[in-house]
Amino acid sequence: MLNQALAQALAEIADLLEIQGETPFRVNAYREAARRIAALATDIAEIHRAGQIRTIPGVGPSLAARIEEFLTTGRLAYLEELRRQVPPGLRDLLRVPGLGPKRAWQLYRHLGIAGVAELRAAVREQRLRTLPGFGAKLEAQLRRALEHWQDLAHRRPLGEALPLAERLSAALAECSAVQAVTPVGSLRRWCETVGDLTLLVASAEPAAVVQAFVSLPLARAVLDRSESGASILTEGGVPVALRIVPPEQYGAALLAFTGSAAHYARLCALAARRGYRLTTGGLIDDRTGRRLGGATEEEIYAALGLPWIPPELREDQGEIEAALAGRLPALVEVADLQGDLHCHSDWSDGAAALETMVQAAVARGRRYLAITDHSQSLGVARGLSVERLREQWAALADLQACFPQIRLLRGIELEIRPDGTLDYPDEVLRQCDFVTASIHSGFQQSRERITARMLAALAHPLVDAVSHPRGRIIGGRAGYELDLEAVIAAAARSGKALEINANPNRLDLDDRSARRAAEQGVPLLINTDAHAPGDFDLLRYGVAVARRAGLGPAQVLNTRPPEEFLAWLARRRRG
DNA sequence: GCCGTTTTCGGCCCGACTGTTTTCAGTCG
Repeated sequence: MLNQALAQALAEIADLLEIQGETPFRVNAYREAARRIAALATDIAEIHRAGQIRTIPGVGPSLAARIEEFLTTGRLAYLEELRRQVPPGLRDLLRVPGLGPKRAWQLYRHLGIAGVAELRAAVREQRLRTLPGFGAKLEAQLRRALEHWQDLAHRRPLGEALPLAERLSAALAECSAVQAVTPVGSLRRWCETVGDLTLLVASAEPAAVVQAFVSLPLARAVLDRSESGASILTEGGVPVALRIVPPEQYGAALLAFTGSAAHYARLCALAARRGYRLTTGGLIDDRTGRRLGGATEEEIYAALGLPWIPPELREDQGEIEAALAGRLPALVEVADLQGDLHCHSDWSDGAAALETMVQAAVARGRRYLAITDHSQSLGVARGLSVERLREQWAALADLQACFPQIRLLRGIELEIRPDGTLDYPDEVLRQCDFVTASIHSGFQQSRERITARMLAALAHPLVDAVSHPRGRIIGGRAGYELDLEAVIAAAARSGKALEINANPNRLDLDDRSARRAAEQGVPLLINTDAHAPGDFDLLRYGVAVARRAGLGPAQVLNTRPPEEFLAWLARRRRG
């Protein structure tokens, strides 16, 4: 399906036009069309064949022609033309907090800055302040933003790395010489960002696998190849390594390449204590020279007196002690999740109709769903006035009648306003089934003020949960200043839930914070924050955070069946 | 660039904050 590729191309056109100073409305037309196409449940090629391109909202004659060109030729001449005018690195500058299209273009025109590396040099040499409109404070702000950026320079968000690894693995599995293939490293441990992308393959015919790997359609260039492995650069410019081992060594290699280094070192030490040696080829008894295992991870763990430890826990954060004591937690799984308490529709900033979102949730087996569009003060997201909210309730009641298999909840993502007050009067909140509060404004406020806002929301009897508590965007902004410990303590006191936002760009709470919250008895929610039907599939990223936090289903509120969840809500509201 | 019981032009995208200014442009969510 080409929907995502097309959406990305249109979004890139929007960015490039914006950098060039094109009118915001034209830019927005491309951006909106990209969003709509990304949210489509049907293959765009099919819509095209049916002559229905123009029925997509936001697609007029001009965009229809571009879409047609893309679908018939696989190219977009307009985009290629724009790329010639605007250096590709300028798009990266847009992601640096404090820089937008105007400043990015100015940096390019006057200082020749066409990428993050050049920006970093210019900041270091204090050249930015020479530009009109730029000053020492902005320069300092950018310096801080770039420090955060530096940590991520060579790492990719999990939400980008995992789908790529899955596509490559699936393509490679087509090769008959491949007996098994697994992406290893921090990816297999579901770390929120991934440095090196490596695929591990079990095969008795490595040469055939290498050949298949370097011939993949996704491979743009071959960086390196040998008899037992290779490295390629993918279409998107991501380097990917391949390692091939014989099937009888597959488990030992999985263990070694999955890591973490600290976890693996502990295993090696455990092996040494028993007179064994753990290598990437297998577990060896040093006295007899006999191989004790190597084909599977399970047999190696077993030989060391341990149960198999899920990769998400392999960080040497107490999992080995827990395993030795037989206290390894039974981790929550995607299939355990019964409800989603955070999603949007096109009533606010979602890309799809209410009915489409409900259908998508039903199709994925969700048994309850809170529609939580934005509240009134969030103008940019078309936040709902009280009147519109009441209209939505009526629409929801109609939908409920059509979808008896899912319990629909009147929800709201309630803005905690910059002054700490909530965005609707109590009488409106009282009529909502589920209220999750969050912050999208006043990001620059002091730690004290933002913490006070959060605590005020948590103290309000009609607030049930807080969404994406840290406000961070992975690879984007660091999140506002916040005393998270105070927020966790307040949630524990008041019996309110904190969210693990499953969007791979957020993962907020993160695993460590979620673990601390759970330790204090705070109920956690794993929510997708879906803005389009396909976003419900992001659930697995949130589940991974919970698993890395060591959580079982009992600690995740929305693993409960609908009646139990509603009973929790009712109990909570009674106080 | 899209859209239209205000229908072929003129709206559409809000409001706050910040840093640079001397009345406002740029960015952000």
